[in-house]
Amino acid sequence: MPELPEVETIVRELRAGLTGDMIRNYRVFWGRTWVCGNGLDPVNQRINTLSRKGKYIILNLSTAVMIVHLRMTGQLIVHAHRDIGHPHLRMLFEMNSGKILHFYDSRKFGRIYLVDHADQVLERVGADAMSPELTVASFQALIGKSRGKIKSVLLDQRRLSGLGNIYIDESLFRAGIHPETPADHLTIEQTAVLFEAIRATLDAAIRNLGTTISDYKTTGGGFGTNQNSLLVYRREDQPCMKCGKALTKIRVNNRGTHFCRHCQTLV
DNA sequence: CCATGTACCTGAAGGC
DNA sequence: TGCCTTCAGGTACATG
Repeated sequence: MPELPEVETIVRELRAGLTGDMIRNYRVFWGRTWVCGNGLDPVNQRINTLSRKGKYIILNLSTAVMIVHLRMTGQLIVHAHRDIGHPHLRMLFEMNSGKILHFYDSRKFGRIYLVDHADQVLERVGADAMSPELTVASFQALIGKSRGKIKSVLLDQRRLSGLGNIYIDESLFRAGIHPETPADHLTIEQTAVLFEAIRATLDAAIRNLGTTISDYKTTGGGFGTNQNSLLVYRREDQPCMKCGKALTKIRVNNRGTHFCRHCQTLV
């Protein structure tokens, strides 16, 4: 479910609500969710800072790092009371302030790690797609030599992190690039256009607080509105916003892929 | 290096 | 209504 804009929205809310708070107690309702390093304990640890790399949420605690990945259906929601008994509740953290951070996850793919150092989880995660240090030149270096399809390359979180199925389809449409174009066939100009398209797509989605299609909610239980601005995602057979012809859906990397055969040409 | 298949899981939606 | 199949925004790993 959540990609960079959804995770960024959640981090901003958690940062505003939980920075400086201390974990008083926690409970695990589905064992595989909680991946805890040997001898580590979150209790009595303060949340010093919150940040994000790609789709990973990073909570710097007093003497450890807690990292959350929501995968497909994970939700982090703060309630004033325990929501014990909810069928999708996998973990909760009670804070000294009285706030209770709930982790819901119907499909159980999500993970919450507690480790000594963030690298233990993030070592193989590539540069964040919105990082100010990422430039057109470094983006070209990351994707330019690959012979794989551009969509597959953009899905690979070891190169560039944060993009998922929705925002890749949206970015490629904005850039006028066919998702099956081999990455090393793209011209320098096309790569620059793609970089700007990715930035514009993510930027707009962050401003809209993310895309809510089925599960994604903000930490207060609110919804994003970016689903109202999607240009191609899940719009197969509907008219292209640029040329008016029917959009197409194919499978790339076994993922549903939406694009316009007329506006996005294969190089 | 690249592509493909499978596993992890549940629930919603569509076909009949 | 109900049963069956397919699909879903993510990632890791195993195999050609």
